[in-house]
Amino acid sequence: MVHPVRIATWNVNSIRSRIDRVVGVLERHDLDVLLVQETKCRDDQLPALPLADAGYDIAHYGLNQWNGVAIVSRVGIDDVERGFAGMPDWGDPAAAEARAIGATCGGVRVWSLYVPNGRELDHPHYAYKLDWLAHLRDTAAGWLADDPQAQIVLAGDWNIAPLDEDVWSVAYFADKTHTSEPERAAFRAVVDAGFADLTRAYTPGPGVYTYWDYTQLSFQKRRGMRIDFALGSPALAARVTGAQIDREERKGKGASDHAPVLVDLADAAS
DNA sequence: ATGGTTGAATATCAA
Repeated sequence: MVHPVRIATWNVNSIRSRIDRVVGVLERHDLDVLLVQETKCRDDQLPALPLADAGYDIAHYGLNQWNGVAIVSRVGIDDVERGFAGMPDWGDPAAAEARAIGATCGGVRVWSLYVPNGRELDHPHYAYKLDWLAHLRDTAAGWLADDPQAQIVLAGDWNIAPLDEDVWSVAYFADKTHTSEPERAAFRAVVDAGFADLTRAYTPGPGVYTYWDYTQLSFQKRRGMRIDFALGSPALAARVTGAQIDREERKGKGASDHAPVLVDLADAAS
């Protein structure tokens, strides 16, 4: 079996408008697996051919122009799951959103996650966000209880800045989502369930971000947020040898507002 | 200036 040794997560903000940059990131970083968020399209709209030409398969979950998650892999994509057990619905009428897709790639169970934004602290979307995270924690804890040796990656756009140093201004976010204590507690609960942050130790802050708003020259002014993370089960975390944030990818015309986050793994014992 | 940018059902919503 070919094991992945380099996995990345990236909110691409439309895979159709950014497919050339997606292929560029796959090739530039020699990625084995790319976990994608915000594809913003249905399955039938997916630009799969450029990925196939580059040597990658894709599993996608997209229902409409919002959300959309995918797993791009050159080490196999098996046992694809769309949504996780207990994942809450949203909207009127309430329906599942395309915010989670899981698959086994080269012996690693990977999940591409797009956590609900929350919008405003008093918005129903904020309660939905906390509920979504609580159910993710419960379900993921169950996976680990079933198999403590499982190699699992939970990666994506968490829409949470876990520490004060993860935002460019604590004061600016004081009355906004992404830094509130309930959101941070929800993130910590996933960590406490056994899924360690694989990236921070190799990309120490302050001033290290993965997202910069398109408006107000945020990137140029270094006004960003660290909200994209890869978490891993104990057996997976033991394989990590490094991590990096591809800040260069945020530059230039046609960039996503998020940067790719990469994790390097030691080759697995076979 | 209650603004600024981007992308998607091109008309507004979402981020």
